[in-house]
Amino acid sequence: MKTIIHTDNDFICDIQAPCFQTLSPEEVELVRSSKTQILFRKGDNLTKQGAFTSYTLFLIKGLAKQYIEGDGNKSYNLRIIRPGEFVGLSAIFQSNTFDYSSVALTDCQVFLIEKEAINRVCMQNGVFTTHIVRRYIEQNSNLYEKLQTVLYKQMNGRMAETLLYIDALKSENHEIFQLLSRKDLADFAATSIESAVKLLKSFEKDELIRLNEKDIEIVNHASLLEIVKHG
Amino acid sequence: MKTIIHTDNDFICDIQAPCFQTLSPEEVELVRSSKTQILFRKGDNLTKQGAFTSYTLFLIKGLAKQYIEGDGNKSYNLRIIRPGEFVGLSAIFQSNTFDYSSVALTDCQVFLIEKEAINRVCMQNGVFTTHIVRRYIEQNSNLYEKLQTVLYKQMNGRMAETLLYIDALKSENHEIFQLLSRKDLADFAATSIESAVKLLKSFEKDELIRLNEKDIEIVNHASLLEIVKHG
DNA sequence: ATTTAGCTCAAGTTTTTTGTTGAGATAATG
DNA sequence: CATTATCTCAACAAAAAACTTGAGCTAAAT
Repeated sequence: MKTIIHTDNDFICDIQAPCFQTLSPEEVELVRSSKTQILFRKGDNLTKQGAFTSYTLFLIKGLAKQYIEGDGNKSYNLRIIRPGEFVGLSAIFQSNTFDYSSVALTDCQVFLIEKEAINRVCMQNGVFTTHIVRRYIEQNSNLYEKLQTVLYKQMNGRMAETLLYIDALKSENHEIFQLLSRKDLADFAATSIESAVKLLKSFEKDELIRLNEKDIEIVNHASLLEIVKHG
Repeated sequence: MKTIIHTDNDFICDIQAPCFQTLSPEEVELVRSSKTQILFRKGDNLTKQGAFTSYTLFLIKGLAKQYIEGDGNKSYNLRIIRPGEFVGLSAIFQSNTFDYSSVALTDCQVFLIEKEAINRVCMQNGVFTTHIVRRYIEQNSNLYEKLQTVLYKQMNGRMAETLLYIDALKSENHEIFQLLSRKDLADFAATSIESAVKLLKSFEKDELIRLNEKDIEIVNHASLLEIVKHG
């Protein structure tokens, strides 16, 4: 059984995410009536760090990147957001501002769901809430990992980790590396652009990866994992 | 007397806009406590057409452009947003979605003020509300004008109008034309990029304007006005 | 005090985006 | 039906952005 949610403009949207499958018809209706669907064009911000929010976003189609902004033009990339994932979940229960920014890497079809609706569904539907909690836990765990990485690993390890992370998305998104600039990779690895370039070249020379235009192929998965572990 | 609003991070922000001068100390405090200040980087969206909103934006510093999105990659530029102007005012009283998108043309310092705060101040302070109403009226009038232009004027007239509009901002913002691409001008004039380019060249040939790199100088103001009126 | 990790700066190259032009195609107008 | 307005397409030029490399600097770690 699939949850089918019709949008106002009669575009039928088939929500694939497991968590929506647990909603009762009334709950589906509640969500339906307090949501809107938007096309974010490539380059548009889905969320802006620090801005007020009264809703959460659910990505239907496309890819986005989540990052935190620092002073100057500094950014640190946290993750690639894929279809079926929420953005700005934190706003639902507590915060009323976004903790991070995110930007569309491709055109993105997105649901915005007002937080009262999600909140109410959560109160009624424990199974749904459990799904939501699971996502929090996952993000939490990722954040600890990121912190660990940034605090204790050096450049090589951080870049190797970045490459393996992006590579893991390649099965679903063949073109993922083409969407990312050297600056993006640098911001994932928390390093300067120049260092990122040099690292990639050195990985290539050591036959760990292959650089074809913008695409990156992992050649020696095991060694990269070693670098992630030991630095 | 100037209204001084301290932000959380002790950055002192001096709100110049006339409308804020009418607030009582308590009202200032109300606004102060339900606002946040954000730096939008060049290219960031201040608002996204159709997205839910629970706040209004007030531009302190920088320039942004307001536009409405159509199908495909079509956009129509409505105005340049300058310091002292509100963005997303409509959200305050009625709509809970943004009617239009806007994007930072330069880095922008922006206040976000939660709508309840503004709303409450409006209920208490008639003078302030009058200022707000005045802005609505102005925008309304501009929208009628735009509609008129789009419906009944042809390319030449629309481009002439665009150039005069942008030129009028030049005294305050010398670099304004440098911030706009041919696509931006085309989107202001509601025409294709190629037509926009050809129009500019033909205006230049007729000695109505001068094109220096990206800057545009109005040479014959009167004739452009004629074109706006008749053709 | 020496080494290492990694940054910034500068210069140069490549790629991408933006701008320009001419040649049809199309659709509304008189 | 002819004319005018304007769009789209394709090819190219110019400008801007992204990438690359080497050198030198700095701060932490040995």
